[in-house]
Amino acid sequence: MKEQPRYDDVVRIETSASSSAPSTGSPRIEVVARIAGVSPITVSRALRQPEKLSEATRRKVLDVIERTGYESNPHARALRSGRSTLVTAFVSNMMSQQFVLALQGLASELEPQGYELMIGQTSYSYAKEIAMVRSLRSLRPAAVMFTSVIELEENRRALRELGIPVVETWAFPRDPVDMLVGFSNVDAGAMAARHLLDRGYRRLAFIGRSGGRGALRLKGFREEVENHGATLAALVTVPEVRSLSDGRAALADLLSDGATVDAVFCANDLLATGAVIEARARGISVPDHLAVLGFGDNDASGQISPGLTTVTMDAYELGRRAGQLLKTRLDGSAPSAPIQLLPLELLVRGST
Amino acid sequence: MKEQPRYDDVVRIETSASSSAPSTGSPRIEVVARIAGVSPITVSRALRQPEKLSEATRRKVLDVIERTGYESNPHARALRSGRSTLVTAFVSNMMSQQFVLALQGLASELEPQGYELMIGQTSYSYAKEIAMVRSLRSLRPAAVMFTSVIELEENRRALRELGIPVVETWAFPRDPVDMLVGFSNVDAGAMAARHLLDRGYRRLAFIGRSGGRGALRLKGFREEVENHGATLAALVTVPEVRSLSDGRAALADLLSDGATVDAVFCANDLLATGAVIEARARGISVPDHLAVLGFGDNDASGQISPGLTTVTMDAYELGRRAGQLLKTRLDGSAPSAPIQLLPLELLVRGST
DNA sequence: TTGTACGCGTTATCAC
DNA sequence: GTGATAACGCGTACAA
Repeated sequence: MKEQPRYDDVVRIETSASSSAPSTGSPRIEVVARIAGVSPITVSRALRQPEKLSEATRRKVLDVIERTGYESNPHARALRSGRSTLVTAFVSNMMSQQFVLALQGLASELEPQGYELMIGQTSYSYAKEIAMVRSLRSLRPAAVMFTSVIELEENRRALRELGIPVVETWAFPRDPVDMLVGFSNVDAGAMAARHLLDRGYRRLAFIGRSGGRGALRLKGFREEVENHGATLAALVTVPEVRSLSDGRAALADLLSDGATVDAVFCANDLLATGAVIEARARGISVPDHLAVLGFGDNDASGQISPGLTTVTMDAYELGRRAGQLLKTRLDGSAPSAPIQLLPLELLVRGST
Repeated sequence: MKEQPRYDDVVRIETSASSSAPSTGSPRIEVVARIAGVSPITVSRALRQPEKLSEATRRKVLDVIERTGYESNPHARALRSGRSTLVTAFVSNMMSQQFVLALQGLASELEPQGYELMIGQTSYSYAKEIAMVRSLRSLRPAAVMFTSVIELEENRRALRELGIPVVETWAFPRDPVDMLVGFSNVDAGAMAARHLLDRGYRRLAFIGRSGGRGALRLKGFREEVENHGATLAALVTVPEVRSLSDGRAALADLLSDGATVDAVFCANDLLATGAVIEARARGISVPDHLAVLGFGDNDASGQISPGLTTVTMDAYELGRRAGQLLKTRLDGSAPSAPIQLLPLELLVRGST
């Protein structure tokens, strides 16, 4: 390369000059009030409760607001009213497409309503979860969403004490903290087992994390396998799933055990995709010599060959519904269905 | 499936009961002050400027803060002091691993300092960017980070007027709004061309977005190709890149043009990975009949076969440095290097 | 080193 | 339908 980097001569785009550019920040409510010839509280009402003003006053005030570019100070508003427009979402892992899709669904509901979305990553760590839940006490968001179910009693208590709407997701526990948009991980495991058994596979294995949702999917899988008189031929647990190579390593583990296996259910698609790649690298034909089944469809799953068969749900829809629940509660209403179950779906592709 | 979903019987984890659980929210500063036998301002100083208190007073006050679980109200604090602890980051696309890595680097610097990270997605849309920059005026964050360079003059002006630290990234323009952790996209394109030419490929093609960084990478690529007496044999522009299938479609386009091409540079790894998959699906051997080169290493790039050769940089490090710059400025200092250039790297794998 | 007085910008409350 | 007053909880400025 050159000694000197070449500049990126970015195209600057000039848009229509804003008419009377309010050069320095937003004016205060008092200034707007003076210009409009009303009191500050009337300006406030023009924004918060327009129906309480006469048509004429409202028009006049909104006009001045528009011209001056007034925006109310969120800190003052939150301090006085006790409500902020910040919604926090905690994601187990931002690298996962499914979680990101859920966030986008959530945002699609909340952003048009003027809520700001704050995102945190728990990294499947209890310690981090405790720290983040604690930080909520001082952050005082309007509502909270999790791409998980809270397992720590300490955190469940703390969340209840916040007195704000909370949505948990991604599992179907009996007693959510507040609201829930979930699906049954046990059923997902069972669904996986049934599909493999239907296809005629008999020596079934499982790869997944040993705790949390991995354990739930394993439970359903194992029960269904045993109900059909088959047995779980092998089990590989992984500590953490960060990339495809974890799936490759897990399959390598499985094979080195020497167990005879004709199908493996991986608790997520990252593991499953890695497993398909590893199998192919070893010259093991998928699905002829080894069938692979995943969970939680992701972009690469449908593109590798053979395509990955997977049990999945609509993550964007999950996020959207979570957003709707929060919205309803933030509007002061009680949602008609605060606990929702999302259907699971089996996408059959080439790997089984 | 069953009619009734099976519940996920999540394990509830009971941690050591917190000693004297402060059941209802955080107390106010005044309460803490009374208990400690000091004035409210002394409590404030114990947290903000501990060095101004005597050892004894500080210990006494901090002890009460600890026991009562006091946390100061961020809205009141922000309102009075004019500074908040909210840092906003705008990402072009949350589905991209590289951007997420950068966010994690950013968070690694800012979160330990007590800053909250708010994430927004611009989706490469000018309209969205305008709306988000506008929302900053009312949100009043402490600082802002972008995984892009701001092209709209309107937004550049608006950001300057906020008077807060701003870091742009992911390109190397001559005149950043404020601070920059960038790399040269033009150089990246040139680096790609040089590698392909060195390898002996002569009929080179480009696939990428027509604007923004895609255009910059194309510029460097094309210049270098022409400098070596070769020509750009084909060019496919794509409107938006959302998934691997966009890369597959783009390569299909390229091939249907009938141009004879022996190597293609894709402006990002998602496109490149899709191109490799499409080539393989068509029985085109990579790299023998077609070499593929990407930009911005991602998880799948190293795992497909052949592995994808790619020009890349350290996205986590980019985020980390952006965080350091913001931190320095938020501490009131002037960073010694407010404009930083990140080195590019060529990862040679099997696809070239 | 500690405290007093006041104000940050908005909205709840109640009066008109 | 509109306004006066006070208060949200904290930190700045200045005094002691």
